Amino acid sequence: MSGTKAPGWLAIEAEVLRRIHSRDWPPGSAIPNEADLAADFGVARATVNRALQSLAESGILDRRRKAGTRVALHPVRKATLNIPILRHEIEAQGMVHGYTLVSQQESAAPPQVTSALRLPDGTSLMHLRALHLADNRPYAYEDRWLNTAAVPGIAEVDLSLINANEWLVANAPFTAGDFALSATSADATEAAALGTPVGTALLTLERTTWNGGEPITWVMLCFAPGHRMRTEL
Amino acid sequence: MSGTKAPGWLAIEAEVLRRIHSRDWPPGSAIPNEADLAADFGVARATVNRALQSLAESGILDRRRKAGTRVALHPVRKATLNIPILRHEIEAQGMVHGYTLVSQQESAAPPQVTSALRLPDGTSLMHLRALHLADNRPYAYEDRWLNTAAVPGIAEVDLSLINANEWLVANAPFTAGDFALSATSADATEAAALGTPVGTALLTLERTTWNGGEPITWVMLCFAPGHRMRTEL
DNA sequence: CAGTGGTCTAGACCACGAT
DNA sequence: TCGTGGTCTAGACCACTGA
Repeated sequence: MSGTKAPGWLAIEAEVLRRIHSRDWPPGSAIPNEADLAADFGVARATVNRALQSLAESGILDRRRKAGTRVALHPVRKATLNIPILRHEIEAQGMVHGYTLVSQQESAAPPQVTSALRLPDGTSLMHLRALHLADNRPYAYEDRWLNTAAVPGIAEVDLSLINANEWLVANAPFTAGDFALSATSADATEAAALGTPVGTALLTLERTTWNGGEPITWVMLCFAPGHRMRTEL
Repeated sequence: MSGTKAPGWLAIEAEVLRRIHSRDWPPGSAIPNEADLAADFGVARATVNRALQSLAESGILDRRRKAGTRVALHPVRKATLNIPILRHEIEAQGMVHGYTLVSQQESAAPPQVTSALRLPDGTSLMHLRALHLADNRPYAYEDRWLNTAAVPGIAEVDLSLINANEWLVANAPFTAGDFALSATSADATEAAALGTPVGTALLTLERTTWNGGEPITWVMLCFAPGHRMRTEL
């Protein structure tokens, strides 16, 4: 009963996908277990396992011990966005990256930040504001609160020369993080930094990171108008 | 020289991560080959392979035949956004989903749409506009162009009763797609549909899908003000 | 050419969880 | 309880690619 004869677990994956799309295995239905499929395809069970695990990771299949493998009723599409270092993102477009530290001072973080970092209200953190430029034009405005106590070595770094994020990814790994995208209207500060009218729609990225329960940083990035984050599905 | 004794490829992954974070294996450096690591850890090579493949998928490691495995210089963070069916997203928040088809008509698609779908300029497509409601309040405005010729069966569907996307995911699988997020200012139509002032910042999602080279649909979703797309890292 | 990761096999044991 | 997927093993061959 084998379908394709091509080698490789990718062929198995493709054949399973074909049977799903062709309605041999409609959404919600159970498919044969790994051992049976391995016999059908004439391969080892481990090979089938790899194919099915890949499809499960994509959300196409639901797998549970004892219950078996089923075609997902509502395949939840997953879009994987690459979040590169801004300098690389800009240079990849053939532009020159520029970086300007607008302000740096220790002060009490606002409730929005402390709650995101799960720190007590009023905790004092290092507040950084910076502007990223692409070919000398504003690219993104960065508002960051940094828990210097949790990042040894950051105190000696001149953050007007190196972008905080770039230093952090190279020197302070994180183990967990939150990430959110939204659209916001430019306030006076952001508008001035990005050279746009107040109220312009800005794509805004917020990220909070921890290292083993220790809060590292909260950062908000407002991209210049028209910015798009793309990916393939 | 084994580090941890805990079983499982996850333990291997954790130990490798530990060595990277602890600077035993600094960014850019090569790490031992799979066979050596397997001997060090006292496991089979396949187990090491699984751990290293997982880290490579995360962007932590760069692997190439013959060249070996290296710690990535610039770990590109990947944020995986779940793009569920809107009805599920709304119901998951304990709200009631509503759906209203605003308009449906066949007409020539604008250049923006035809070029995204890689169709000839002026191709006639089915144009759908709809509104998604959560507890009777506007949740997202949908503007869709549908290539009915590529989706057999869609002609008989009453799209005022079932959301086009929901029908498509269940009946018309796609093999490739483009996906983009941006921030836009609400135009008159969007503002009226969402009940917000013109110019409000809206998080906007665009998606184009194909099935084996055959264009299926182009859709733009404008979420109500304040909408956030979140994920963990 | 030769070293490395990519994959496959046949078999085994185990953990989970539906019944 | 016991079927199912999850994982591991020891060994093997192959594909790619740096030297």
